[in-house]
Amino acid sequence: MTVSRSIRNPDQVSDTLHDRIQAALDELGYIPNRAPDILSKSKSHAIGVLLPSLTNQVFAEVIRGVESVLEPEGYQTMLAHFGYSKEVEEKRIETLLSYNVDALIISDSVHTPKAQKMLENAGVPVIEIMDSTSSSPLHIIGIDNCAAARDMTQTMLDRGHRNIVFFAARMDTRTLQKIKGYQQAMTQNGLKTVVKETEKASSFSLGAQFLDEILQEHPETDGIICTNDDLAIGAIYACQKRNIRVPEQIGMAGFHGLDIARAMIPLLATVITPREEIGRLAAKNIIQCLNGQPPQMQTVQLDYKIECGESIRSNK
Amino acid sequence: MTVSRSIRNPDQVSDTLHDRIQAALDELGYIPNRAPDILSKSKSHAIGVLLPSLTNQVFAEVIRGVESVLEPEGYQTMLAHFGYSKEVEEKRIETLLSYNVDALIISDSVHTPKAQKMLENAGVPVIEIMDSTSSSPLHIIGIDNCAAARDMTQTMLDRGHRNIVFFAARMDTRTLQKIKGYQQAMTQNGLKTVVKETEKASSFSLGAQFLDEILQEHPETDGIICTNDDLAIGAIYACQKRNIRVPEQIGMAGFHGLDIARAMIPLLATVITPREEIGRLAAKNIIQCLNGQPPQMQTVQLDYKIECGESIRSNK
DNA sequence: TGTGGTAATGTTAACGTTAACAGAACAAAA
DNA sequence: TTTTGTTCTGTTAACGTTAACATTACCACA
Repeated sequence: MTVSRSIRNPDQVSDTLHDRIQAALDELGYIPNRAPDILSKSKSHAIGVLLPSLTNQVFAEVIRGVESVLEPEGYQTMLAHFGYSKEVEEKRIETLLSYNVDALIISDSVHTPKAQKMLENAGVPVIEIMDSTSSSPLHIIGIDNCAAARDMTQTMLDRGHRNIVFFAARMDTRTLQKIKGYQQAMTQNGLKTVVKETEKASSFSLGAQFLDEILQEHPETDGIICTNDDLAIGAIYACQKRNIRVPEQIGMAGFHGLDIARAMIPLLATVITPREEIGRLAAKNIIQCLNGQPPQMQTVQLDYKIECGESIRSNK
Repeated sequence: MTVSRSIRNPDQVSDTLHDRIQAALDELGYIPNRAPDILSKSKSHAIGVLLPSLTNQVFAEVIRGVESVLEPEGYQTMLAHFGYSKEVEEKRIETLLSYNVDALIISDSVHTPKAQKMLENAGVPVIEIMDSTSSSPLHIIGIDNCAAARDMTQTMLDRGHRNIVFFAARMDTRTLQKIKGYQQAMTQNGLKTVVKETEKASSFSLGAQFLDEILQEHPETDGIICTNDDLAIGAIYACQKRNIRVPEQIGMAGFHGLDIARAMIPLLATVITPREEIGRLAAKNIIQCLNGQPPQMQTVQLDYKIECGESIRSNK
């Protein structure tokens, strides 16, 4: 007990003893064990963050936002990812809760029934991030992916692209929302929709592959909007290889506004999303909940920005 | 106790009772608490993985390799990252050990004295990954970054590039090794070395910025070797913007062989590193240690591959 | 020398799970 | 009916830390 006090409240222990204890701790390389404290208090001072993927730049930036808030508050971040699989997600939720995380940040609204139940009975704050159109009853922080894709499609239409195709990957909730927005814009303008999709992860090479395929299937294509920047960039490379001029012959738009999109040639048209801000806000909300203040709003919808770049035609 | 048995060993419990228990568990949404088991056995069935960064694609692939082995063995992966800061690394090591991880995978050989001590006294297997030239007494799995950079530099020299500059970022152990290799090759050929460096993270835009600067400082530059693909790609974009022909006027080489390097135009010259394999091997080794078999070798040095692409001059 | 008060150190119990052991219930055989 | 064996269910203790309470040491002052 005196050792415990010496570590956490040194002024309650005499200086002599404190020094002796410190020396012993140093010699032993003592590391406190968190398990007993977690056990007796059911508080781990750790926040679970459950994301579809870590490979995806987008989520790496969400993590940065979350940690920028949690770290100074003295909370650990406990990361988990589920590779876009609902079954893995269920296992991860159970794991995180079994570690007594003090709160949970999740990133999708559709779960297995068991996962749903676990979230309801979790007994800790749960916040859902990424898509603000989610129908879940949780506290939500994100953007309107549907509206963003609709805006981007409309922007391309306004600039003279007509036969616009959507490149999708990882058919998760957000991608489905984007497809919906794309279809709304196209239908409103009386145009036909074409969606290329796969369950595989989006990547530069997939973008190139999709472009080759779409030229076969729909040679009339004069615009492409992608669920992710990497798809769009890969497709642009494939265009360059075939001497197809971007944006004159085919306009290309991505999603998210990664660093490369702003450095490349031509500058990529893209939807700039506030990824880090989403993470920061989610973490701030959690801190509030844990401090006993109920969160102000059920849903926080953040702004996105349409960046036209040079890969879609310019406004006449 | 009967509930515990019913969950972990159902055939020791009568069917009637098992069914009743299951019904109750389902209704309650019961999630077992891991803390007591961790506490009483000092075994968490979790492996700590400590990496400099998650944003970096390279480490995301290491994680994939690690998990591909640990998951089927029933082990959890507990991720932590330290943003290339030794002080943060020290805190992360303490945190991971305080959660009673059963083993630790770390990715650097230089630590604070306290971190060093904690690793020595950890009482669990510790494996260091990434650079095989490390001087640490731990079990090591990685590649020879120094030799890889030397080979790539020599390849560029063989193909007629002379005034080769090195672009560095995040001055970590691996980058320092690469610089060493570059300097060895240049000095052996009686050439002057120029290193551009920063503590900032490598990125596409940093590559572009470095290129602009080097053209001012060393307009004679006719070759650049980068510590990371993104630097090289950003620099190529900057060349395109200035109508500098790659590789005719300036040759460009990256490091790691990310997906984009193999899709872009010109195809990037790069060192292809076995990132996922490093993760897999590290995890396999840990499983072996935990099963009581001592690891075979102290250091495992994996092969890299020089990929010439189209961004350095072709062999005459 | 004793008294009162404060500063320093010690003791106990609790957290949830499971190994190891203990006991109860039941069926089959004598 | 009792005995024997098997199947099922119950009890206890342990893990390391800390809150809450209990005790001891020490000093100042009468």
